[in-house]
Amino acid sequence: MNLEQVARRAKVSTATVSRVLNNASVVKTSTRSRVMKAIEELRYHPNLHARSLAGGKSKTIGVIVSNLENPFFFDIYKTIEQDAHARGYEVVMANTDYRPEQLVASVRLMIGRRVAGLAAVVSEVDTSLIEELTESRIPVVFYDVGAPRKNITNIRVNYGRGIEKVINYLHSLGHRRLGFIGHHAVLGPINERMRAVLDAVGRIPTLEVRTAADADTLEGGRQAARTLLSTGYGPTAIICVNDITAVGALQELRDRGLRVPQDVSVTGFDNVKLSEFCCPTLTTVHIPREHIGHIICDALIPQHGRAAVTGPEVIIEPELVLRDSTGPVAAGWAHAPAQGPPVPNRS
Amino acid sequence: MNLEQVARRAKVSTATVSRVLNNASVVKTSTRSRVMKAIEELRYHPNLHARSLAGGKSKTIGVIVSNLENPFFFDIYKTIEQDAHARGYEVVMANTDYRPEQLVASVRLMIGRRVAGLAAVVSEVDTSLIEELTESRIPVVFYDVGAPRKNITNIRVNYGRGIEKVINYLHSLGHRRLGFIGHHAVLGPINERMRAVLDAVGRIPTLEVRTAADADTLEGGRQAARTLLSTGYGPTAIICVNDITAVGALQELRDRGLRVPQDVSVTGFDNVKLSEFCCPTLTTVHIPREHIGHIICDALIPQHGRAAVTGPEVIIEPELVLRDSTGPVAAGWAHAPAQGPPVPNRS
DNA sequence: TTGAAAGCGGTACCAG
DNA sequence: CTGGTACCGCTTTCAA
Repeated sequence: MNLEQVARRAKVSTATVSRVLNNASVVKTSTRSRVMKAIEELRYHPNLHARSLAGGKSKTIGVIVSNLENPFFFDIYKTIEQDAHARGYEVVMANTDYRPEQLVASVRLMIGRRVAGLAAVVSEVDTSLIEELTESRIPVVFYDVGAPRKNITNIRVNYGRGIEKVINYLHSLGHRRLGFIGHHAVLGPINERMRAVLDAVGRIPTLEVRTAADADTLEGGRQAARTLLSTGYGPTAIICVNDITAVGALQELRDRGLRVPQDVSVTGFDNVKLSEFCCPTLTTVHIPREHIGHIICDALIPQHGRAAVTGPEVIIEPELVLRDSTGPVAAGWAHAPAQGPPVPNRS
Repeated sequence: MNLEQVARRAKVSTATVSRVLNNASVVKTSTRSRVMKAIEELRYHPNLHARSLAGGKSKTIGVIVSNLENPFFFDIYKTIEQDAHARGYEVVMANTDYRPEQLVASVRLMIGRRVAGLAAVVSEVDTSLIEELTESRIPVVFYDVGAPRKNITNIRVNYGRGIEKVINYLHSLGHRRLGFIGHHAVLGPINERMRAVLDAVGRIPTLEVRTAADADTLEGGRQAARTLLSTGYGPTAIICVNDITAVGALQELRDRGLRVPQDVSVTGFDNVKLSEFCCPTLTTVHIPREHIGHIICDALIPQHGRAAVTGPEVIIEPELVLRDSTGPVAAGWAHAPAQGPPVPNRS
């Protein structure tokens, strides 16, 4: 089932079949329909590998994300896919689960596939990998990582500002003892979000903060909250690295009989849909994921013959979204311990 | 940057470079290291398209799902990916968003890529598509669709039984006026889940049910609940087609000031992680997604030279999981929270 | 408007 | 152990 068989059946050359397949308008209508018929009858499906090998191009862009399970990444991915499809491109996705080896493997895979462009929406890309990518001459967009560079576009969120808004807001509500819940990938090396929190806290002398971290999942958020609370440190507000972990934390607080926001305030980050469907709804920071997806596609897919539409660096300014999970500090909560047996659940 | 350039630099033939790349043990150590060095220096990455074209095989399996945003599909996908990687296979994913044209496009894409196997975890595959797939001689696993067939393995969930368990349980709690929330893809044609609900309800004369449907998302579930409730029909229990829509429904009930389960009971389906992180936690039906993923991989990837490990059809028996979102119709009963592993059901 | 043929970048068989 | 070379299936000049 290859071009030749189709050609034989339609009594034309493989070149002509190829033309039909690619909508070359030069083919005579009668010939075209004869070929179409043969294709139909043979249930012929062109071999895409052969196609991109011969053509030299691939018409597909690669997307690498840290954790597709987190809607934040999924939303970006989905936007990229929509835009790409609209422009006749396919997209292949790879999920690294925050594993560095997997990232390396995925990048190599994408290079091997000769993708037309690559979006890396991941944390922590090491320098040699970036080097490797640069050599490959593939247009790349990094989100949240590294510095602008030859044939590389960078998108970064101004976490500092986002976190600052959260912390100023909590401070204005009277909170002084804060907790921060990260996820492993974000607490390991000196990390931007972590740093943003410490910096913002450092700017206000009366504030103190302690941190805990676990996986970037609902369960991870719950576990991190458990860790944070079981030390006896009784934060009046918990800042979570994102909405998913925040929802996990919410569940842990509920299990312990702590009311949100009366006893503890909680904030998320990203403003994924779920943040409007948990209870209480989550005060969070909006990151425009669709916008980011669009920018990525614009930078990766040539529009009208010309390539990159965006400059080498794009900064996203996050906005605070107030909902029900935050409130003023209750009087008298100043020295309450967070130890002892969990309070039974109530309905 | 192709084989030839590497060969030239290492002063060997392309055949030898190929041998090195494929770990052929016949290569002399000194030669091998010389080649490796050249590969390294040139930052050479083999062209995967050329590779699979020449080799005739692809070492990748395709996965098509209806809605990756729903953790149900994601969990299956993730399991498949893990298993596949463990056996040296790549996986390419396609998301149809329940759009039939997208399904067709995705299937063609997979055939074009000459995948070694294809998993279709989607609803509503039309017959001609199945035909097309059969002709392609690609090993296929269908979840939830169609009948067993040549080179096609089928996995299906016994929805009838699952729904029956839910309805019997609700009936035993005194519920008589039920609501069912589906999603568009599931309410359109005569559908299995829908039918399961109607059948089960029909079996108990005192029961009545009304339905509503919207998208398979949190927002869709909320909207469907809104539709259902705004008719004035006051169900005492709402059965949702899955956990995501159930969480959406939960939010709508909360907005209306209806308490769950005191005023209205709610059930989900699938038992995704989120069902333990919403409030109240969701009574649902467990579908073993990892198990399904394993079965799919076993059927698609040749183990020790032989192909399909599973027979042509596998039936999954769902189990009821009791949590906090369901309770008796009459108020005044102290509902005990049921947590943890699935509770065996008897009905 | 159509056909013949030269690649595209590997793999694998056959010699040596 | 290594080199030469015929494909794999399709695209793309170049002629006809």
